[in-house]
Amino acid sequence: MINMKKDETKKKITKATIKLLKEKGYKGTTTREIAEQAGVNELTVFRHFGNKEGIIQAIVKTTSFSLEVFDKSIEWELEKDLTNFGYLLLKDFDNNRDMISIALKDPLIFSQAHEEIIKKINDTKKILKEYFEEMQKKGYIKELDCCTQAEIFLSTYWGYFMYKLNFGDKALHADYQDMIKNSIKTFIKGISLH
Amino acid sequence: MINMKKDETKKKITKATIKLLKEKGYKGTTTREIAEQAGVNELTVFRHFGNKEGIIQAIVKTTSFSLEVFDKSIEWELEKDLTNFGYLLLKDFDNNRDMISIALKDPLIFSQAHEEIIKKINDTKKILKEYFEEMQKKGYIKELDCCTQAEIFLSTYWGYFMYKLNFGDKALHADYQDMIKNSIKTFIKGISLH
DNA sequence: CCTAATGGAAAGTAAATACTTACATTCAGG
DNA sequence: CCTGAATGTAAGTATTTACTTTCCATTAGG
Repeated sequence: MINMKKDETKKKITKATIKLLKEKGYKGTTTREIAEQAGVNELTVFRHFGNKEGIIQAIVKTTSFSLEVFDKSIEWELEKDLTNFGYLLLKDFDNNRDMISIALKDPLIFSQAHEEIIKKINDTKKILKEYFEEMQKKGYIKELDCCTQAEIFLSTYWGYFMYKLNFGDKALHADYQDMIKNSIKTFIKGISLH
Repeated sequence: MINMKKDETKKKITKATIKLLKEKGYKGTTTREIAEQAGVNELTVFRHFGNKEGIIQAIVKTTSFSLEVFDKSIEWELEKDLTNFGYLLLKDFDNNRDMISIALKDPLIFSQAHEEIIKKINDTKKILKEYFEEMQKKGYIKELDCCTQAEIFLSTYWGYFMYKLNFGDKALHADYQDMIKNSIKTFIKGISLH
């Protein structure tokens, strides 16, 4: 039961930092603001993390880019699989929304996270591409450029996510269920055999 | 023929500023760096723009969010129209890529540009939605939620653009022609009657 | 060649900001 | 009630950075 208060304080500080980083970026966020937002003394921030850089190190460390397991739930039914994939994708984006927002704002400072995002995109693309190729072999979908098609699928979901991330509800109004349902329906009909 | 040198210098400075803003954001970009990047003395920057804020005012002023005329080129042929629309959209995004990148990095500082982008998105969405509704009336496409469908279309292109903007060629490999061609083909088949 | 417009060099100012030091206070657990 | 861990207060330091001032150099056009 020791150090409980310490951990709470640390969390308050990292949480406040994340909020401010998303709004103003690294350079635009001062340690004083962080302390105010967290409701602690500025000195407390330095006591816990050493320096400003230390806060972001802590944030990066606790952020893991989970690669959701799509592979294992494949049923080789286009609608089921793609719907599942869409849900997992959006959920995954959303789980990492803070880090994505921060890393895209300050790619030089959060270069590691930035690289991880790119890697993640390519991994996901590969999975989807191979799924399309397999479905093509099985004769379930028509002849098409699987790689480009995977990129188009990803773009749609990334675009939806980025709209929401940057503009809240001011740009798009469809909720994510409608978005998934409709996009999958159109997409499936688009790549089906007849 | 007067003031020619002055204008050249101003352009060098705004150009350098744009480059740095895209990389580091407003707070992360110092006037000294701007001067270095522009190849002029730091003082020259202040002579021309008064203060740092003045540079971004100048940048914002010269940036116009053109709303490309899609309306007038409609031919009520799905493939032709959507391909045209896709090209115009990506061209438009690309024309404004600097301002988009900057405004998304510093939405608080470039709030006006940020608002304009949102407005632009909604305008574009409306045009596309009404096009779908009209095509539906004409019986060229099937019954569907035109608004959501417009958002999906926009999301795809926005996503592609944002991938390229943030990750260059490290994420997606399809060039924009392939992307447009394939996405339109799939999309059209998806929303067509049979 | 003269002049006015433009840009540069160097030094400096004032404010903001990351970070420190010394000391006082709170507060939970034994 | 005592103790020690955790936090707060207050004052200060060093550096960065936007911006200024003064003086000097270049250059293009008449």
